[in-house]
Amino acid sequence: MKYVGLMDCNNFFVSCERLFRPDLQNKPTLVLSSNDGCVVARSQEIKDMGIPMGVPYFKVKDIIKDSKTAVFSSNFSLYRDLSARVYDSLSEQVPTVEQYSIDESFFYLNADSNTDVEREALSIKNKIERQTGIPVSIGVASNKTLAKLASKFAKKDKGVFVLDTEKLQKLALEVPLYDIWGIGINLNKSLQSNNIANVADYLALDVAVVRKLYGVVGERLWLELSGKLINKVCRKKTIKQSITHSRSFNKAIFTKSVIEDALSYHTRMAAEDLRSVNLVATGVKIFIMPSRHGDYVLQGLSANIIFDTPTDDTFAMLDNINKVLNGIYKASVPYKKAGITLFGLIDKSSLQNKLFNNTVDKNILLNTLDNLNKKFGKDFIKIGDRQKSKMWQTKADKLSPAYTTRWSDIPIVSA
DNA sequence: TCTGGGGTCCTAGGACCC
DNA sequence: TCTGGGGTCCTAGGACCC
Repeated sequence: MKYVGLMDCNNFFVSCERLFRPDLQNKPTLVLSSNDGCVVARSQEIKDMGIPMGVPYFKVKDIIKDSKTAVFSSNFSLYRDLSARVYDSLSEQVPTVEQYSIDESFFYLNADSNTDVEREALSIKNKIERQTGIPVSIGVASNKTLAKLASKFAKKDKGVFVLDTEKLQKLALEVPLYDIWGIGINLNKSLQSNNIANVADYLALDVAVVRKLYGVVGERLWLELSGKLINKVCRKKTIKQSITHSRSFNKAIFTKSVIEDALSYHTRMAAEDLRSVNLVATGVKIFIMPSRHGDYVLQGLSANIIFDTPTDDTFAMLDNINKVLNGIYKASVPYKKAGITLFGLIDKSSLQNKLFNNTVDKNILLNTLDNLNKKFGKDFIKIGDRQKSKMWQTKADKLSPAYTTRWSDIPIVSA
């Protein structure tokens, strides 16, 4: 019998910060999104205070003022590094692992009729925690949808939960559909209006009706909720479909040259990512947008460029971008965010090298730049972005040290 | 005053063709 | 004056996720 497990790090960003700040154990701790905008990770103490996920920081500043809450800006190099450690630990223990997000992985757990699945999962959990110091929960069921659900119960329980058919039958009447992976605000509204409130209601529908009302997505969901394995766990690292780099500005920007500068910066960063995984892009989308909350919501625009040949060349990308920006930029709009998405990604080695072109020289140049930036910091050599003004740079006032990825920040232990 | 960033997948509808 | 229908492909935008 094949079981699907979901391993989920508890309050992941908070756990990462606490790993190097043991004094924060059991103290209210939270992590902010970039630009210190929203609360994106909360310790149990913060959750108990009723502070919801994703709330803007300025709205809760007053609430946490008296509680001596530790507040951090997002420290992604730290989180990525610890995420890799957790992944490695899990991979050592089970045959097939699919990393789903920075803090979650699906895996197969092989078992025969004699296996104590719960004990097996508990042993995996304990080993990960011992090896990495990051607390995790594990949900186990017959497919991903149910494993996700199981992991929710795992968190409320002892950190491990096996959702079998019997338990599911009991729970189906209690679990609201909004708690199911893949059901968001809109789908939920639509279900509500048809008086379908919980998993049991949904499963009581005929699958053909589900297909008609909620499309293939709804149908797949129905099949998985009824126990079938539709969405397989797959280890192979599929090639990314797109790479995005974008940031909000710390205040509204009207000036075109500043936006150009930001777009150049994002292009450089995204192209560097692209080269680091040996891919080339077919095209790039650039987008500029005002605040999501003001009067200009609909003034955001984007434009696509298709390259002559798929490329990973920062220079070739930059050549096009400013031309396209002219077509979408409006002087009257208070822009709050800009970014680019590289799309149509393909393996660089599968790209036929044209004879008599100069890509070899370019490759050497770009690789050298990448290596220098890797060694001396990401802004050591800039292409395109002048960064004369810091107008569009983001805020990260409460950043913790790069404990695991920068020599000067490595903690020193003294006895 | 202050509201993240990076993804995937699906679908409706336009463009185009015969 | 009168101007089809059906198929495919593509893309922008929606929905959802962490």
